[in-house]
Amino acid sequence: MNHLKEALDSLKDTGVRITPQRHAILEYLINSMSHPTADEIYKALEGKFPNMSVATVYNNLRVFREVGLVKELTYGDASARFDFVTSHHYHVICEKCGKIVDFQYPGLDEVEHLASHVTGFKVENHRMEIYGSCPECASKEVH
Amino acid sequence: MNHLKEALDSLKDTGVRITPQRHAILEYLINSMSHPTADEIYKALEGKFPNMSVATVYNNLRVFREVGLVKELTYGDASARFDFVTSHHYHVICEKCGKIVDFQYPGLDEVEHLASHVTGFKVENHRMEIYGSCPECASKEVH
DNA sequence: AAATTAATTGTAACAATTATAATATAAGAA
DNA sequence: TTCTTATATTATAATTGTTACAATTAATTT
Repeated sequence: MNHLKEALDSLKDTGVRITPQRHAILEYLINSMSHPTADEIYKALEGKFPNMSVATVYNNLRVFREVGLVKELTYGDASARFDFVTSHHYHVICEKCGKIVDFQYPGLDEVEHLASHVTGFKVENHRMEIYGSCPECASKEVH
Repeated sequence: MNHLKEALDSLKDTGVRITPQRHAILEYLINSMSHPTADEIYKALEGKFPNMSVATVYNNLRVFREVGLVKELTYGDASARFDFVTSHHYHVICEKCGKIVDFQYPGLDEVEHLASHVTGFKVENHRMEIYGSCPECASKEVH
């Protein structure tokens, strides 16, 4: 239940120091229901940490990713977005306003097996995203 | 069979002018079995077009994408790669050396329907990629 | 508490991409 | 064909997200 505590324990186990900045970034990621960019996190925390560098945000997001706490979602030239890893899920993304909604879809493991079999790759993981218009933007389209 | 001719016709139909640069970029994309970056295309053609600007490559790749001839594959901070659209396929990507292999996997349409149903989005398309190590890199790993 | 190791900061650098303005050119009309 | 005009190309500057770096600060070990 307490994701933050588990995350901090997980950091401690892997020998990653727990600093106030890391604590705050993790907390923000967990509480944020959105999927913030590095800059959004930076701006959200500048009240609490006026001297924090944007490099610290990036550095720590990379650390969290390497430890497996956080997933980085990249979309071409736009900023990467960061998602605290809880359960396995996919994302449905609005191409108009950028809203991201989580979406459960179990059992895409077979695709990994098939790909491995056909290509000879040692498959590690996959990504899938679904694009369209969210209800709000879709209704605005029809004018 | 003749993808280039079809592509040029398709450009003509949509009122896009056919310039020598556009011709060459399309030709390169079709003949290249890889999935080149904008810069790779630029460098590959600088023999034939010593004065071509890198902006021209980007501009035209965007035009081709808008017309639907070309698909842009984006991976975070790395360069985008461009794929001439023939049949619907996915990509298996080597995380070590960057090699991209095409992979057929029909019938992921149901995921769009389900996503639409669950989230209320008007779903347009999806992307999926599979990550791992290609046979060459995988064999190097075990030393 | 002192020593050691790692993290943070501020800034500069980077790389991919796009904007801009001047020049050149494709394609249809005369 | 030549003329015309809208569009494309070029060269360069600007932008943006991200990372590298060196100096400083802070967390853990001794």
